[in-house]
Amino acid sequence: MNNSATAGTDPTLTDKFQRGNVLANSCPSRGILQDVTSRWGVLVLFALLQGTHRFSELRKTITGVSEKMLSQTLHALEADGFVLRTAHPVIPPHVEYSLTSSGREVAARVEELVNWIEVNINPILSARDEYAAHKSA
Amino acid sequence: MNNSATAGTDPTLTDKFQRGNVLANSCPSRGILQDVTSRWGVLVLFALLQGTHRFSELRKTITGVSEKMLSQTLHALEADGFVLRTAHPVIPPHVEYSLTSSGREVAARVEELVNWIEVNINPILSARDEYAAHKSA
DNA sequence: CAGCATCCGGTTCGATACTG
DNA sequence: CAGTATCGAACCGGATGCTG
Repeated sequence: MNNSATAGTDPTLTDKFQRGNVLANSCPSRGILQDVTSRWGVLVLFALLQGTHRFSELRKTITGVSEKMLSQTLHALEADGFVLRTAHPVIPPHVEYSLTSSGREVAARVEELVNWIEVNINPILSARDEYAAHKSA
Repeated sequence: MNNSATAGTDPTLTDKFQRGNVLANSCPSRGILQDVTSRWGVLVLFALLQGTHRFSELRKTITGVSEKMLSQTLHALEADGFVLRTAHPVIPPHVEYSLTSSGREVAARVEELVNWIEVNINPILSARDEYAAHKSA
């Protein structure tokens, strides 16, 4: 699962060291991870994987997200270089959000995770119920 | 929990229906997703992928996590059936945490995501700096 | 060692109101 | 349409003290 796209990494800093790295709270990866795995970040990446969307479209698509949170989430992902914001200078305003190339890479991995959970949701919920029953018994 | 490795399991439950599902806030997948992608959930799954660990080991391994949060996270993941808690009835207490089979499946996908971010952390941070510079300019 | 109960500060979040 | 500003409410998360 190595990628050649943007990996300009130092060879001395690979694999074993890198793997243990997120576990150190000083690691900057944690911040990025936060943005990506944040409550709405995951869903925004997932939604944008299906194509370009306008702000209001995203609001409708991602049920339950507030204006403020969507805006905030989009800003974070844009700053991390995962989301591209394109504003068309017309009235009324028309702004489109899409994934950058690195955005598509993370989003693809997020999608794998989300898909797995959705496909296996029933067994998971069953296990949870069983667990709850077992606890109370 | 017998599913094959990848997400494309049951054809009747895949793709269009499943994909749009998390985006609805009524979808139970969101709850599971929260647990898995929570601040410490990600790191716990990642850490346990390397083998069984005791509570105190996890605390040392995952820098910055508090006792309370680790406990809380482990409970959530245990309830979802991703983590197995094994208490040895000795004094002093000896408790071990490991991944269940479904836990290994989610964790594998989490690992993919984490690894990608770590490998690409430098370009990402550069993009972020550039973005910040561009904003202030 | 493992972990729960309690308290409490800080951040997050949502609803509302307002701007270009 | 696409946001920002502001303000309480809710929740998160850390520190402490205590139990088996």
